[in-house]
Order: sequence, then structure tokens, then C-alpha cells
Amino acid sequence: MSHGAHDPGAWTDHARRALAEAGFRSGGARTAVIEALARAPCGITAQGIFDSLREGGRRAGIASVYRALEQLAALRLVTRLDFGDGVSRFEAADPAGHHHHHLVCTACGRVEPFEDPDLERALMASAGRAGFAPDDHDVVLRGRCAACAAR
Amino acid sequence: MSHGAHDPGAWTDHARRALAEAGFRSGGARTAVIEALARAPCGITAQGIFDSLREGGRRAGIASVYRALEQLAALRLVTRLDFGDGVSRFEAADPAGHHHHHLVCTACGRVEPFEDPDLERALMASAGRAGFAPDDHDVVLRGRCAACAAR
DNA sequence: ATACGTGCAAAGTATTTGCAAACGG
DNA sequence: CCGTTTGCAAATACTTTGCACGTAT
Repeated sequence: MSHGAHDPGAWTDHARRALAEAGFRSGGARTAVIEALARAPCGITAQGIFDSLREGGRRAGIASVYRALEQLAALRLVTRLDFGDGVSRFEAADPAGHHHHHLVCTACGRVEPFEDPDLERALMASAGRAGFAPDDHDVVLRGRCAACAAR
Repeated sequence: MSHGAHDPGAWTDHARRALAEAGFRSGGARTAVIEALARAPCGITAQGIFDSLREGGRRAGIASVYRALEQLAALRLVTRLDFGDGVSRFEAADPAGHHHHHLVCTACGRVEPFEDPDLERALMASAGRAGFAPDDHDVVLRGRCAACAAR
């Protein structure tokens, strides 16, 4: 399961509806970005989206890709990720608010999502113990993925 | 406890010794960076180190600061952090290998370290369940720190 | 018709690199 | 001395912004 998180069509519709409700018009570039995100693997870069649009014959300026991502992130329709390599990554956000974390393979470069309720509990407990009221949190594991660890 | 992690003098000595053992000579700029890191709060930026050197009357090029940080990170004498704001942050690494995570206050901007063995266990358990063999992991909590949450 | 959306090019920011001079062992 | 370290300036990589034009409503 290393592809787009959920039902691509459902997320696309959700995103379009939310944008319309927020008063945005629907232009070609942003629509294309939404469709690319729906199909994209978890943690695609702005450049990756740009490239995937070109492959699909869709032309859009890189600036429009960045602008669309920024707007989508502001509406919490996409999540911005940072794996510490100096490039921002993005993924479609689950409408239900569920979130996952990421395993980044240092051998093959693949990014795998994972969920863990125990981990979420431990995070909340840590925050509480420190008197901290977190809005958000990120967890990144780096190492060898199952396939690369096997050989 | 929002200042340098440990005994500043001890870490400085440790770092200098490790560099010498790795065959590095000791020049002024890198030494100054080491001293600045020893005094610095957790998660200082390259620019922050540069500024702190100027304040101390020590002059060094920003490129030398970056080079020193890169070398220190390669030897695992400093840890590189990324809070997702597009700027790399650094901190002296505990010689014993203990590590902590960070709480970033979205109100006052302060960064607080915290440790939690339960969290470490939960992280390892998640990784194991996914067949993943992690070398490293990062956790960042974002929200209001104890002081800001209180008011 | 009138904003809003888009593309291009230019600007901006953080970081890295090339190179000649300074310096440590 | 000779190779490492340093500072400066230029280059790079990613991202944002200015502006004229296109387009949805």
C-alpha cells in the first residue's frame, strides 16, 4: 500500500466542494493539482506534481502548483510534510481527520505511511506531562523498509 | 531548562577530541562554532550561531559555520533538526547517545526538549510491526507550551 | 463585466561550492 | 612547508512574488 491514501475520487470531490464553499473559483491548474494529488503516493513534492501533470499532457506553471498546494494546505485539504531533505512534500489529507506517520527508507527512498493508536497515546501522554497543549505533531522514522531490510 | 543540553565544557572537550581523532585540524572558525553550540539553546540555526559569534567579537564566515556544522553532524557530534519552517537547526548531541524530542511553541516560538521512554518504546513497536529497521527517528510536537497554555 | 486564476520571469532565502589566502602541525 | 581551514563571492536549489493576460461566474 504505497499509493494514494484513500479513495481518490472521493477525496477529489471533497476537495473541490471545500474550495467552492470557501469561495474559490475553479481554474485548470488547481484542478489538475488536485487530481494529481489524488493519484500521487504519499509525500510527493511540488516538482513531482508538476512532472506528473506534464506526463499527463496537462500544462501548468510550477508557481501555480505551489500556489494551489499552499491554498489546499491552508484549508487543511492537504498535509505538508518535511523529511528534512530540504524539499516540502504533500499529501491528500483524510477528510475524517485521521492521520498517519511516515517511514522513510534510506535504501530505496520509498515512503510508507503507518498508523498506530498506541503511538498517538504515548505522544499525548508526553505532551500532557510537559504541560504542553499540542495542535499537531509529526513523526518520521528513517531506516530500511521491510523489503530492503530483508536482503 | 531551555538552555544547552548538558555540561557545556564536557561536550566541547568531547567534540574537540573526536575531531582530532578523526584527523581534523583545529581552526578558529570550527572551534568557535563548537563553543557557540555548547552554549546555545536546543535547536539553534546556522544564522543564529553566526550572530552569536559576532556578538562575542569572534568573526567567522557563514560558509565556515555551515561547513563546521556539516562536519560535526557527519561525526554525530551534533544533531540536525528540522521543524518544517525551511531552516535547519542544530544542537550538541549527547555523547552517551541519549536523545530527546522537541516541543515547538507556536505562540512564543520557544523550543523545549523532552524525553519519554514510553514514547521510544511505542516508536520501536510501530517500526517492528511494519517490518521496518529504523536507524533514527524524529518527533516534533507543535502547539502551546506550558507558559503560553496557562494564560 | 469584474474579480479571481494562471503563466512567465524575476526576486528571495537558505545553503553549498570554487578558489586564493591564512594557518596549524 | 604542505595540506587543511577559512572567508569571500558566486552558484545552486527550492519557493514566493509581481504583473499582464486569460477565464469563470
